[in-house]
Amino acid sequence: MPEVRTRFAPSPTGYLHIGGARTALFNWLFARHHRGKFILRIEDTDVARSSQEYLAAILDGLRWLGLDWDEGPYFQSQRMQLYREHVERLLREGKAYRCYCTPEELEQRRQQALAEGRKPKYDGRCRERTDQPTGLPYAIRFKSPQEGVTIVDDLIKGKVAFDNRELDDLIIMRSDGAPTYNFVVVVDDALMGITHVIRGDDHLNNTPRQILLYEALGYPIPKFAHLPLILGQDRTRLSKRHGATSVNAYQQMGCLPHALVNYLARLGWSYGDQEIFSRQELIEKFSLENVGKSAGVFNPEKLLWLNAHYIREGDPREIAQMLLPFLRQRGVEVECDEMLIKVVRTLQPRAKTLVEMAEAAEFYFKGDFTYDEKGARKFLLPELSPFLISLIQELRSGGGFAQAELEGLFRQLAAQKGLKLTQAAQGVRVALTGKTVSPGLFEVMEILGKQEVIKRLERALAYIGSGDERGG
RNA sequence: GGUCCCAUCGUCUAGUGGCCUAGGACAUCGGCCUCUCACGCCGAAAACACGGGUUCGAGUCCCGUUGGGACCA
Repeated sequence: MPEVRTRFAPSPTGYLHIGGARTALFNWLFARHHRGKFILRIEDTDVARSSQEYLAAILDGLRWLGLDWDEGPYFQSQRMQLYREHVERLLREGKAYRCYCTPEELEQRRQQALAEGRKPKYDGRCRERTDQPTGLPYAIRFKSPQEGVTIVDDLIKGKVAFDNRELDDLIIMRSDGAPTYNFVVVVDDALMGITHVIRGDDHLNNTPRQILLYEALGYPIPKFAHLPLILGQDRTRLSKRHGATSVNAYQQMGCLPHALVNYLARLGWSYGDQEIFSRQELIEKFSLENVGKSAGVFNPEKLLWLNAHYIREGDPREIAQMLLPFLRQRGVEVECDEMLIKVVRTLQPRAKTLVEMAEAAEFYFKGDFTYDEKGARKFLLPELSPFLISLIQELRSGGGFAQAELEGLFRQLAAQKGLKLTQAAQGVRVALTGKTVSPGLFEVMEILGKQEVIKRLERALAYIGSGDERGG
């Protein structure tokens, strides 16, 4: 069996979006599964809408997701000579012809056909034309067969038949010399030796035309696999108005790359009841046979669940490393040291995104927070003061600072001062973290260290005292 | 409008004629655990679009209807 070669061919006219990322992923998985090659090609012929910024974003997105390519990126804008040669070859072989109809004429005839209830396809007027007017602009059309059927034997959709009469003579080169999409794709895929064209099913209708072009050019026809589209919540094609749809946006929201990969893999593909897949498992288990036929709705909540899963189960050191930029964004400049790793451990089961984790981690590093208003009102009460005073005393006198010891101390002191453990714990929680919600109190204390804990307890004590004065 | 694709819980899906009293997951709701919040565990509600066939038997095969989507304009 010849080597499998797949490709991803984005246009740099926008960021890498979810749908594109999944197409790239499936191509990548298929290539890796078959130990073949994954090729990147940039379809940048639309110069007006293409930009370097988008190109960089797409490459970054692919790298972030870990979808490495074996060849490329190739740029269509640098391959114009190739396309021209192929056009000329078809012309020479009588498989294409010059069409002198102007866009205005074409539009007029189209309207007329519509008005008369006929199909608005090209009428083949220049098809058999023998004269070659000089000085007139012309487009080049492919001489498409006018009868018969073209069958697309799709790996996902099965055999799909198209009546050749529905296909009119496709323009392969515009009058300004620009080759058109369907033609360029065929030339590139053929020349790059692509064996499996895996793309969105919005291209299924283009496929018969492309097959005809492969045949005319004498190139082998690749296998096709048309993936069902990804839809937004309203079941229309996923687009910007559905909110965050770029890979980049999910990165900024604190998504882990593998969470997105896992989610995207399961959107349209399945392997029994399994939901969680490592990268290696994905490569081993992926096959086009298990790709479904129907479009799927993008569900950010399930992605979030997977993200939480991978945050929870991930190696704390790696999570800490990934967390750094998010902390920095909040003005927390720290190293990926042992303390940060401990901090991460306490937050792993509590954060769905790295953004959330950074937010929740802030109190560890900044002791000058303002207390949560409701929390302070409810828990930083005068009744707590005796408990805090005793606690500080005990800590100063050099008692153990291990979690189990701290818990014992809390229970003992709370009972002594007539407080419920919950009241004492919540009060200290607000004192230490500023909030009513946090990781386990004793692990927080252990990480902060005795000095810092005492400092924050004294601050809370002062706060309660000042409240007393204010209160009269 | 023409062509093409698609159709199982709200969502992602398992299901390839009898294993289906339709399974799993997210989300939702209830309970347990508990220093708070999570995590975890247990449980509940929730689907084969409709109508005809084929067959001893259909979620599964065929046809139609309806609905959704894509492409071409």
